[in-house]
Amino acid sequence: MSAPIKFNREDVIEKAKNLYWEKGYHATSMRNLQDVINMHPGSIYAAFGSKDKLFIESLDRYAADDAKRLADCMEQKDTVLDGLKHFIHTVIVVNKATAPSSMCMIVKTIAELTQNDSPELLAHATEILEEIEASFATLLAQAIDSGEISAEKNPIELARYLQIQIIGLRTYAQITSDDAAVEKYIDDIFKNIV
Amino acid sequence: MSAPIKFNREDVIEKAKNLYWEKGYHATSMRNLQDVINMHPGSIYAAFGSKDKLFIESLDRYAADDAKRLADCMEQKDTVLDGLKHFIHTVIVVNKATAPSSMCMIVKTIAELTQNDSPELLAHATEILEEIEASFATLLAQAIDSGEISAEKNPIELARYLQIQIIGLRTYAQITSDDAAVEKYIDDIFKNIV
DNA sequence: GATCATATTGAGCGTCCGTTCAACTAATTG
DNA sequence: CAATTAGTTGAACGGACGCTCAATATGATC
Repeated sequence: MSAPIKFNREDVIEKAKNLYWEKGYHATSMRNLQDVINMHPGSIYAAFGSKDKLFIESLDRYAADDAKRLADCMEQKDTVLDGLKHFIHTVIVVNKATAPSSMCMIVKTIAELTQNDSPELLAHATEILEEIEASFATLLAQAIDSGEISAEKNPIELARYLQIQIIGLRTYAQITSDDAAVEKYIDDIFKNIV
Repeated sequence: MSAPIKFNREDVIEKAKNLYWEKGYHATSMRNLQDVINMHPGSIYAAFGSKDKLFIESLDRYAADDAKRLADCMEQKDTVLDGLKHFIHTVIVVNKATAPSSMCMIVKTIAELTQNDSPELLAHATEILEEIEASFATLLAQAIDSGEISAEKNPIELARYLQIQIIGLRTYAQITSDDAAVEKYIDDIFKNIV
């Protein structure tokens, strides 16, 4: 029926995601991507359509990975707060050695792109960040129901608080060499929640 | 002695700063800058040397503006905490309508550039962020001395806390339309300080 | 094994990038 | 009022950009 597909789509998206995550949208050229994913321009464009569309697939992969990691962390711990703490710890401390950047890829995207120049990419990134916050809110509402968190707290506000902490701390972790301070900060985040 | 200098250096840096701040380093082309600052390439290169050097001058201008605004805010209020609160309010809420971006220009730079591709620019941005944090620490130490903040608190940790809140909240403000939530959050920041 | 449908290949398109520089302009000096 | 000097101008350089497409390769079908 055709020539065999030589590349593995999942692997390619994974590599594209990592390169975009590290270098950002503008600093990542199609030639950079060609080298890293080991495909020729024609194949890339046949498979993904454009630099923008491949970027969006990379963002979606990042979001899916993030959601899976959150679910894994919740499974490993008995309480919502322990799960969330484990999640933040994993995202910030554990990944610092291996991930392309300490910063959240979605936040990097929002920091780099503007409404005027790339409205679709920006809207997509914003949507992903909202989904993450909504999943925090769901978990926190559960914790309030179960009595783990005071019933006087508002899950929406707590989710926003958590989101801002993670955005701020991951950005801070990108530039500091004081790993102990970052670890300590994670503990402090949860003192204001219960 | 020569042809008259037609441009005003301060005005030009101000305009360059605003364009870089809005679009980021990579998305801002020299042709964009030429249009905005109304200079021809030869004049720009004679006056500033390169895209990178003009960017650094823009970062420095941003840092100077920021330091001045902090000093102004402290002068307008009687206590350190009121001054800091006023500063955050000014930076986030007041500027949202007029500034090129809700986000901190230095944070945008750190988010966009990598150690491999632009070590000098990144180092410069990191240094500026450290200076801002150090000035927070100085103010917070004063507040501890005067009894405004409990003597058990650590000004270094409080400054880090403040830095992370501002980074996180300004980034969050970039994508949310819920201005009231942002305003409320500013109040909450200070409940954890005293 | 000829035909067909689909993938891969990579040269190369038009455009924009950061930067340079020879020609030009204008104020100061002797 | 020439000579000097500093600043402006804008065409154009080499190279990188995102992307296209005709040529080629490969497997399935009859």
